Amino acid sequence: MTTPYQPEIVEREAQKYWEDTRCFEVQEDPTKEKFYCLTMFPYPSGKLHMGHVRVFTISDVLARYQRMQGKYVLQPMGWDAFGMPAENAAIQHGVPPAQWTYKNIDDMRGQLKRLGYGYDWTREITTCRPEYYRWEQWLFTKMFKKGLVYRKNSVVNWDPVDKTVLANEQVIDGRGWRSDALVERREIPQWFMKITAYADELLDELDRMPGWPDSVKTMQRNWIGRSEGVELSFDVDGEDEPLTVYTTRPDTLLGVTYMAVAAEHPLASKVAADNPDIAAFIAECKISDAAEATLETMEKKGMSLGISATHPLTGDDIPLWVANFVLMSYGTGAVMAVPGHDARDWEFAKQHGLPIRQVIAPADGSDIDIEAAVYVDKGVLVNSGEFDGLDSAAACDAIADHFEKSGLGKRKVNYRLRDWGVSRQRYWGTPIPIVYCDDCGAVAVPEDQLPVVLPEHVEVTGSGSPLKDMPEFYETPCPKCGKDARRETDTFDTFVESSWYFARYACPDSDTAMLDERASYWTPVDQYTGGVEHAILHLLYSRFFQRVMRDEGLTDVSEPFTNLLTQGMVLKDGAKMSKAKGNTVDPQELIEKYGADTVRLFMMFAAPPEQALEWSDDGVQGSFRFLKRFWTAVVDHAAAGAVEDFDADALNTAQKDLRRKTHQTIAKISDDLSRRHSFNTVVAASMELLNAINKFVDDSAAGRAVAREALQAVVLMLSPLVPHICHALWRELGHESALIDQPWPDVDSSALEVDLIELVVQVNGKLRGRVSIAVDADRDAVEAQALADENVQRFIAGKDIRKVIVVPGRLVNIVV
RNA sequence: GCCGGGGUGGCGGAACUGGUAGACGCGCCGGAUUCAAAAUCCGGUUUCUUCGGAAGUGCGGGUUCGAUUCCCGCUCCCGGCACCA
Repeated sequence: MTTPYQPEIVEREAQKYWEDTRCFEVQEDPTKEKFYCLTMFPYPSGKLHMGHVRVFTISDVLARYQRMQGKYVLQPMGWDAFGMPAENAAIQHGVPPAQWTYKNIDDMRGQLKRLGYGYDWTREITTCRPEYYRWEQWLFTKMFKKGLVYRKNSVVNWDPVDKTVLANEQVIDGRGWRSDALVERREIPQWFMKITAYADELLDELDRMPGWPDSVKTMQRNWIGRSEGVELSFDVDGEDEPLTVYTTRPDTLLGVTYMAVAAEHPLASKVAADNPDIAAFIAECKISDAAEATLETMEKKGMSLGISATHPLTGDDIPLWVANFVLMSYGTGAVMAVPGHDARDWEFAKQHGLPIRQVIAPADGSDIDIEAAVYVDKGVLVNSGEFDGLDSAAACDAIADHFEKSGLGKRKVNYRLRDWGVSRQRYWGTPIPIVYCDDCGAVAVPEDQLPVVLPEHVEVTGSGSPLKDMPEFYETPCPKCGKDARRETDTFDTFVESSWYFARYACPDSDTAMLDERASYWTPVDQYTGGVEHAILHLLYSRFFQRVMRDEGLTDVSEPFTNLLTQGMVLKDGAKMSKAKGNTVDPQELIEKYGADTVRLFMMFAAPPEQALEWSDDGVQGSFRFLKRFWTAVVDHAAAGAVEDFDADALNTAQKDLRRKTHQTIAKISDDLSRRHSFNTVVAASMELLNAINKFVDDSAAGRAVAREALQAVVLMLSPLVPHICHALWRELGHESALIDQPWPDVDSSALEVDLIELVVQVNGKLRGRVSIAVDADRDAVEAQALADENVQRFIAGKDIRKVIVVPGRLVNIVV
């Protein structure tokens, strides 16, 4: 009777070994090739959810695999500890956010340890600690001095009942989540970081990042949205200031039949002053949340302002409208409308009976009816006076030249990317290190007065930040003149903390600098893993911050993450698992029932890493069953005694077949882990090999030796996925040294050799037979044997053979 | 609305560079073991079929000797859209 698989014992022992030997703690060692393996650090919400287990397991598999490849692996862990849920919990349960957060961190750290991840815990980072955030306050003051941060007005969601700013998430169908009041857009002064100053670099470098998925690079390119166009001015009747618009299609300029400005535009306000209808419309436009998705899907509405602009080429009167789809925060807050050649303008024109003018004709000379359908493609200019007959590209140039000469317009490169608004009207975040003085204005807190510490003992009520009610926090002398002044009470967007933590892991204890020389050893991150939902914001902000740190002289590295793996989400009932939706599955119960290895194995087996994984409780059982079979196979084999070496040339066919399967599997799994990151097929291939071992019954000395080689390969190859059971089974196989220090197994290419291969024979692309043929047979021999096949004969009898296609090593297709 | 991704048996998925569709697992069915159950082990499992085959990878077209794979059009689902993290 062999020892049954008891995960709780096996896992406790393995984890104790790793902890006692401190085998995941690393220091800089220039003689070793480093590998920095990182996963997006979690928000300490209270409990791990399946999404965490998935991403941490993927990262741990990659880290352990690289270690077996001989790399010196750093895998750290920490906490993205500031954020809204802590404030919500405080409102609900009266617990201060700090207390709630620290408790959650302790709980989750315990859960992570129970899952057996190979972290260097000596480097743990907690972003809500002053030792951490003082350095982002420091960097902010450096950016302030360089002019990389500035203050301007921008739009927030205003809850008029709770008198507080709401996150987009807190707005449900246009209403405040607690008050149920209609949310308004309101402008307040906020701090911005000039990410647009790096727009070109952030864009261009994407072309030199082969380690990132194309989909993420494409999303970032589109997000940055570089466009080349022309900025032009239209004179407005009765106004001194002309109205400036930006267009990427100057070739359609002669097709402008109206213009539209945003509700917040000064021209609209001016008209509204003595036109109550317009005033009412503008007020109505403000009742909406600030999310772009809301604004873009809103019903397009507009009103004529009753004033006109003058077309800069024709001198025609162009009526001016105010419209809810024009955004003050984009470009100039005004657009020229070309209903003939822009879909949105076309619809708006139809709706309001505005004229539609065709100025572009298809290049192939075909006719179109501009009243029946919009034409957005490029083509040849018509109805455009002196520009008639030019193609779109030439016309864009000619019109741009015309305006640059006359001084009424100029070529301009525009970005969709906007500067990063970092101010939050919240308590639980990093204080923005600014003091407002009546005489000196906004003054950065000097370095020797950092950090500005966030008070942790507070009462959170839900209406406004408690900092605003704490004179002991905000009352402070001006750092410049010493006069009574007022500290900024807004805090940073929590994306600020996550934009540089990856570098800080290299030197988490440095209290004299944001980064020190240790960062030059460990950064950049070699392998970064995290959810696709971060494809744009977090990853773009981090790329930006890395460059700001570089330009501050803290590092030579420009790109923070060399290779990126974006894992799909774990969905439940077709929706993303999130604390906000409350549809989480608790991994804890599963670990208690089956052990960490079963949970890890199932997460890797259930779907390829990049795809969404719809959670299902079925199937975990199957992973547990496999581990039990695996355990029994190894333990039974070991119990039968030691084995001797085998002579590879003296093996019988069955023994050679098992060896071939073993080495084919090593080759496949090596490729799956290193190149393809295809963990589900790693598991499948391991299962296949174990099935083959179990079917192979051979008690001869050579047979047992071949079986042992196969079992040992499975133990080694599965160890990144299920490290605890493999740690125990490695000992079971009689090894003195620990599995964690073993190298990855090698493929013995001589074991892969075969004499005969099976070829598929098709007739007209349909499978009709199989032939077994010598591996080195020439084309004629292959063709002859394929044609001779009995079943193939039935399908080609009496027909002319038009063509025979031979794909070496794969198939023969006979076309009749 | 815009950007990115996805759709293959009852289910999760495999098929890597255009070449055997359904590996591996779950579930289900049958059998062994058991007083019985759990656990375990063995076999079967895309659909239809006149048992020769035929059809089949979201839908409609196209390219090719050959398409899950490439191209065009559509549809549904998921993610992101700048204050969830």
